[in-house]
Amino acid sequence: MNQVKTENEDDMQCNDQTRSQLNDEGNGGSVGGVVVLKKGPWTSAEDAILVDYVRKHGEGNWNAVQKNSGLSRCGKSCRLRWANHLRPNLKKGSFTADEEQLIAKLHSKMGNKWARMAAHLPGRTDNEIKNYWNTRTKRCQRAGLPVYPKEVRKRPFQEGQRGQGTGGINDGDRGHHDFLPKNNYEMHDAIFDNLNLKQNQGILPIAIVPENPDISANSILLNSFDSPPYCNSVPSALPNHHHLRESTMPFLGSSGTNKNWFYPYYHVQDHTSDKIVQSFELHSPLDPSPSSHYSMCYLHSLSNGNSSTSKPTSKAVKLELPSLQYPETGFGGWGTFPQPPLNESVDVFNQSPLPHAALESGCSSPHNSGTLEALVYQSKTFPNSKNNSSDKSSHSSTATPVDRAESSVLNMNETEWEDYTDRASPFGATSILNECHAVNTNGNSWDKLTPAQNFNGNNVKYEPVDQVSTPNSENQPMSLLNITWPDVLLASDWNDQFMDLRRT
DNA sequence: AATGAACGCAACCGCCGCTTC
DNA sequence: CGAAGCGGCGGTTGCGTTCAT
Repeated sequence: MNQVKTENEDDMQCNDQTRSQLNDEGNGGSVGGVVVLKKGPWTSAEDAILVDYVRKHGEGNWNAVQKNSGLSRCGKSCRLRWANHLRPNLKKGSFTADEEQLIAKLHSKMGNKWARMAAHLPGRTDNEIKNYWNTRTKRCQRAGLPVYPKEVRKRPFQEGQRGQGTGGINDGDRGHHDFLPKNNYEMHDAIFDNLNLKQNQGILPIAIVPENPDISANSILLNSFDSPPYCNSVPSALPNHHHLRESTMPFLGSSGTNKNWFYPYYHVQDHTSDKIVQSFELHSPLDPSPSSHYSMCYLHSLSNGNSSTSKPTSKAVKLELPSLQYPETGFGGWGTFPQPPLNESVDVFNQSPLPHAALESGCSSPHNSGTLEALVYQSKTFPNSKNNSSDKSSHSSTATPVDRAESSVLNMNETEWEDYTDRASPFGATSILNECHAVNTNGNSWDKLTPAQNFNGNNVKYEPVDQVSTPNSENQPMSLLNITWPDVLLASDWNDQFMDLRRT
């Protein structure tokens, strides 16, 4: 209903051009006194206006931007621009090996839930992750490499064999199963590279670790999950969805003053990891001189001379002008985290809880998710895939408070996966999650990971190999694997292959 | 050097859910 | 309670750049 209307409005708003002052590109202006909203790449001037506006009024109320700032962009466009390019502390540049690992792992559990995944990758946007994954998927597909590392790929199968249906918090609801839109070939896509792991071994220590031991893992998870992608782990009591929105602009609410400039995320980081804080040079909203930061960002964008879109640098680290980010300096900190041994990194995937129940139970077909589960499902070509419809709907995007628990932990080792599993997940990930949970209970590798473990020491904790890897994971019968995961055959030397692929 | 394919990325589109009136 | 508005999310598209032939 209004949806249509709204959309129409959006369409109208997003149509065309703008107002005068933006005419520097020749596409701004008004027609018949009606402001025509501009579309297409943003110019530095527009970025500056938007940044200035947000600095003054805070985030949110995006539709007001056009009204109050003279920026002829629809609210959505402004929000997107801000979120993806202009907001402070965006991490630009190529994904690190750790991030790639994390993404793969997250994807194996979440499917194409980019925003959620972004919540685990501070400084990264859902769009960025989405693009990355799609690109990798395509690349791997072309190269005939598995999308997921074998450890991850194995998981579902093994677990599926043992215990599906177990924990069934939502057995019937399992499935977020957003399938990759393609065929099982996609199963082979993967994004990992253990070689890189060797180098970077780290697991992205993005986890939000509460200093306060009293905080339960669940609460932590919940809180962090509520956080928007770039506001991870914002401690908040806000419930659910509301919380989400609030968290995005925690400081804004009060007034839209300059204080709002910085994201809570940083604060969180602050108590999460000193390193992180330092590396980011987080500015608190109370920063007496927020302007300094702002200036930096602003200049950065302007320095571009052009909108971000105009300038791909194509190097390892890309400094997107519009982004206002300083990847090298600001985020070098990521690399500073303690790096787990290679094995650890690898094993992390062993832990990854993969959706197996769905496979076994066939309760739903992971049609749209793209998750490993879905892929497996697809590859197996379940005859009863029709069951999905119902399941599918159930998973749809309704995020429950519970599922919010998903986000939060950024470190790879985490139990976080466990949490994913045992909590209702919006996309029916529950299935996956549940499965995993079940696995844990079964005494598999993961169960060893307890929230306490993760959060102990208030910092990212890397799981020792023994904790991480499940006995089964390594010992899995290959025959089964071969059957279930044909790509395994392809990926025996997946790492090497993928590395080559990356390098090419 | 020219050309086409692949890549990478930004932006748009449409739908959905939540909030407000 | 329903309509309208708003913001968020995931999918898709368009385009500039890079790479291979």
